[in-house]
Amino acid sequence: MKEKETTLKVIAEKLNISITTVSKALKNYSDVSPTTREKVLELARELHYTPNSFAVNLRTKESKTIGLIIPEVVHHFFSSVINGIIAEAEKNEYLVIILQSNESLELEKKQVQLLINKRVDGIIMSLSNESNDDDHIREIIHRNIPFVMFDKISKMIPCSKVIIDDQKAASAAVEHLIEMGCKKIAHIRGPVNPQNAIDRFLGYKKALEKNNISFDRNLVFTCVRVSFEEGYEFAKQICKNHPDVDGIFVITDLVAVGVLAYLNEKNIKVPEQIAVIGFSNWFMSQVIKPKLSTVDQPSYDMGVSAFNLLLKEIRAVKEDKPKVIENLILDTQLIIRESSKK
Amino acid sequence: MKEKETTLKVIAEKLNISITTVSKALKNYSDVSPTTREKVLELARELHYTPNSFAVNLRTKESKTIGLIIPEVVHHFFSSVINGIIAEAEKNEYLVIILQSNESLELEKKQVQLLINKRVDGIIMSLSNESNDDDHIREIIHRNIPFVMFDKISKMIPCSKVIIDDQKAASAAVEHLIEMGCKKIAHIRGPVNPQNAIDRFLGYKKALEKNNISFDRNLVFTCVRVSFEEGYEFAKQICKNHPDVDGIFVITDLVAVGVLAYLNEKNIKVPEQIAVIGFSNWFMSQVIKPKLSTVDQPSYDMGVSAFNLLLKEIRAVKEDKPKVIENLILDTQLIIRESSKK
DNA sequence: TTTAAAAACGAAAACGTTTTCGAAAGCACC
DNA sequence: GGTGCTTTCGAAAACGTTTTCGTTTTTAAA
Repeated sequence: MKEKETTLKVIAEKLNISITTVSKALKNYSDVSPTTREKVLELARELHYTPNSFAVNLRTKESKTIGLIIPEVVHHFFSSVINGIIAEAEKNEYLVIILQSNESLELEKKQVQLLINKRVDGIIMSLSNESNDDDHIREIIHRNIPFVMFDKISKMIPCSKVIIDDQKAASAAVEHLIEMGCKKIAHIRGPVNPQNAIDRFLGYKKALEKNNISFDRNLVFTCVRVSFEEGYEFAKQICKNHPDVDGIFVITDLVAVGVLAYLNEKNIKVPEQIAVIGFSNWFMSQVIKPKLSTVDQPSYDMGVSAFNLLLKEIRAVKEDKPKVIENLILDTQLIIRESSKK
Repeated sequence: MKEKETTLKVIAEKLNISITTVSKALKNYSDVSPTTREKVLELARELHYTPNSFAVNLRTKESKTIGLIIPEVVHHFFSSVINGIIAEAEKNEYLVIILQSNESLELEKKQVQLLINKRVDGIIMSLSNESNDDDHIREIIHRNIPFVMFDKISKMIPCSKVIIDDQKAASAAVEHLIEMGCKKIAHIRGPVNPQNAIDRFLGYKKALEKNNISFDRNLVFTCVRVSFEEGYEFAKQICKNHPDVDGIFVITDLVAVGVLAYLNEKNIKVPEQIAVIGFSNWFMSQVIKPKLSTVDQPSYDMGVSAFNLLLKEIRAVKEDKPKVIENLILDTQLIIRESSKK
């Protein structure tokens, strides 16, 4: 014995008016008299009418839903971005479907396809580390689906982007180490493909050059999984093979914490013997010993900005206007804590 | 000059057959000949046909989408659960819309309404700390929407749930402290409403009773925001007002890390002078000094289980079967690290 | 060749909404 | 009572799919 769903039709029948009029009354059209409007509104309230979103979607060809693809959810930076996106989306009456690529290109392609099939109104995305092939992204563009990338982007794709100036931020971090007196600085970098790993590496290199420190490719270590364990391992290698290294710039805090773990274990004084600086300002950076210097990325704001760019595009597409490509570069902030303050 | 969307109709017209046949061919109905089926499939591939999900939703009355409401995304435990839910959902061809209540009852109500209006196929939820009023939840049940709660549940609501045995786990944690020789154990508990804060408190009390340690309500401190800062602050109070406390059981690792921060600052030896144990096994617990003992919650598995319970219900509702309420209690694991090992 | 059964196809309704466009009704004005 | 407006209403098409059920065509059996 299930009760009947309230639709425009049942309201219309109960009031002996047409579906059209009911619809118009609910949407405040001007061509319905105040009295009938009132009657409709009242009955709708009484019967707990809520428009069937499936039908609305079909009719209006939009779902007020966007898709978000990120490498992983369990990650301080990304979950903060999610936070920003969800909050801003909700303000604008959009909902967010989240998918993870788990840093796998194959999965990423599948997720894109899922979202396209779902006909979301737009897609926000941060590339996986494996991504070097663009076909799936190009399909998004080709289908004219509003699309914004953030953080891990591809420069090849013509779309709006929200990023930080990784190169500049990395330079600043390394220059800070130099100012603190470091003469031989190692770099634990991210994987080969991601643009921001490349940029941070370039920033590192540039800072060295600017300060007349010769670049030594043996002092660059490349993460694959970007993990705590890799940090620990590379720290060990650095200490063994390059005992005169006195500073390390690390791709991200998680890895830097691994570095600190090894150094602590071996009773190597940080920052006195080796100064360390990370990237991203994970929460844990301020609670470990020594407190980790890092670069703060405005993750929440990145989410907010990404959504707003997307919204702009959604509106442009709807009105058949040419889409405007915008590149937003948000400011970072050097956060100096114990691990680098000599 | 926009190209026309590929629909069943355009395929039908190009092949001079009916829409019906095209639809059937694509869905492997038996009453379409192999030759026409082949022709349809080929053309569909060629034109990149993807069914219009809006229309499918409307027709089938389901969206293959579920909603998830949690207190916050930027949280190790919850993001792990999200991870499990998304992964399991995807395996079963469901997508997940995520909303945050930000620990606000008012927002939580709004989110529930959003999901109901969106007509998601089911809802998974963990209550906010403010939640003590059930009307919005009851509406979900009343509308017969498949619904599963996890972690922060309400015992009053008749629905499937995935939880851990908080009381037992808390007892085990406190008994561990007692075994390590603690005689006077404080408890920093969670907010008043959440069932699991209550249960952990009861577990604490029970462990004391069992070991003939008298319960002292002055040794119980109640978090409001469940933050690092509160941990720091309560640790200070404990040291000032109860210098003979030699063990602290803390509602969750984040707060415990705050406790450790204060103790470290004051050079109070952990675990020698005060042993500390947290709850939830956040990642940071294993990287701070001293490494924090804690209780591991199977967060990913909770997500997986929650989704599977929901799926069961979705299927039951679809087949008009009576829904079965299932309570899943997952195992926890005491993880003993430096902060409690005397 | 007829007949019955099986295979292949299609018309049409339905899902619930939005929106266009025309019609009806009410009104004022001469 | 005719004319022209304004206000109010509703028929109907459209969005694209799924599915029921009836019709046609083919095949096999008699």
